Amino acid sequence: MNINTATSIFESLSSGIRLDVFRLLVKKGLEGMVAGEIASTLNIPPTNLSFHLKALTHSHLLSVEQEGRFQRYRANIPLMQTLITYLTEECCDGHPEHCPDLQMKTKCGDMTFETQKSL
Amino acid sequence: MNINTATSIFESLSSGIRLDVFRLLVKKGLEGMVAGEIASTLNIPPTNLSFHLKALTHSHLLSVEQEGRFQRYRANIPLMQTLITYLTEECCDGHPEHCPDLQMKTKCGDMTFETQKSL
DNA sequence: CAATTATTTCAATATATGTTGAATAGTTGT
DNA sequence: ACAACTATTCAACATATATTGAAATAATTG
Repeated sequence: MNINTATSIFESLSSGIRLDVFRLLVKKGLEGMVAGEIASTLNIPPTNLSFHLKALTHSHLLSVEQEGRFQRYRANIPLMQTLITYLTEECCDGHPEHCPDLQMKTKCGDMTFETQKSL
Repeated sequence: MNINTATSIFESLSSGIRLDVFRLLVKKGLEGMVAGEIASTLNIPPTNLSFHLKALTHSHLLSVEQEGRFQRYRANIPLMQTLITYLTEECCDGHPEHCPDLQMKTKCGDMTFETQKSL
């Protein structure tokens, strides 16, 4: 993942509406949802939703597939995993002492959640 | 972590300049950097950098401490960890089959991670 | 093939964000 | 107090994003 991809994804998730849409579609998994269904679930005018779906699709956080006269959207979970990996590396590579999850991964059983107290 | 905090962080990281600043400060760890040092390192006019530092500080991704006539900025790594946890849960709660990391975690000493659900 | 349905595009408008140089405020050393 | 230094705020301008209803596009139905 390069920095342009990352900023593009962050930009996509920086709107409340888009984050709502993405989280909704994550819950739906492979089933996904068609545009109108998303619009009625989240109470967003179709025109506006279309604007946000376009942004999410352009950053590849959503995939879209035509299904008759419907457009079915699905969350791109592998891309989100790539983003999580990128963030984990960015934050912990230089300073693994701050990253209990990574420590846990390598040691498997020596867990201290001290750094999370401030969360 | 609630959705407003998340969107605020995403908004902060949606600018190339701000992501560069954050990544730079992550590398510096506890040492951090003063504003002028960041500006010269990344070749950003001080006025513009100040604008972005303010955004990053406001979303709590950076902390700032006065040091004589300098302002020393540091990355808030615990907050980034919280974000990573949030994203992981958002993406994997419903579909653990897509999340090898979480599967691995559950195999490591039977940790249920209840403490993280509330983040 | 006209009517219906689903969604997007377009045009207009409103709001928000990004960038810059000049002015400002706080800090240090003389 | 003063001059030099660091960083921010301000004002102006430029650019980008968000929202809406009407019109257009595309697929389906009768």
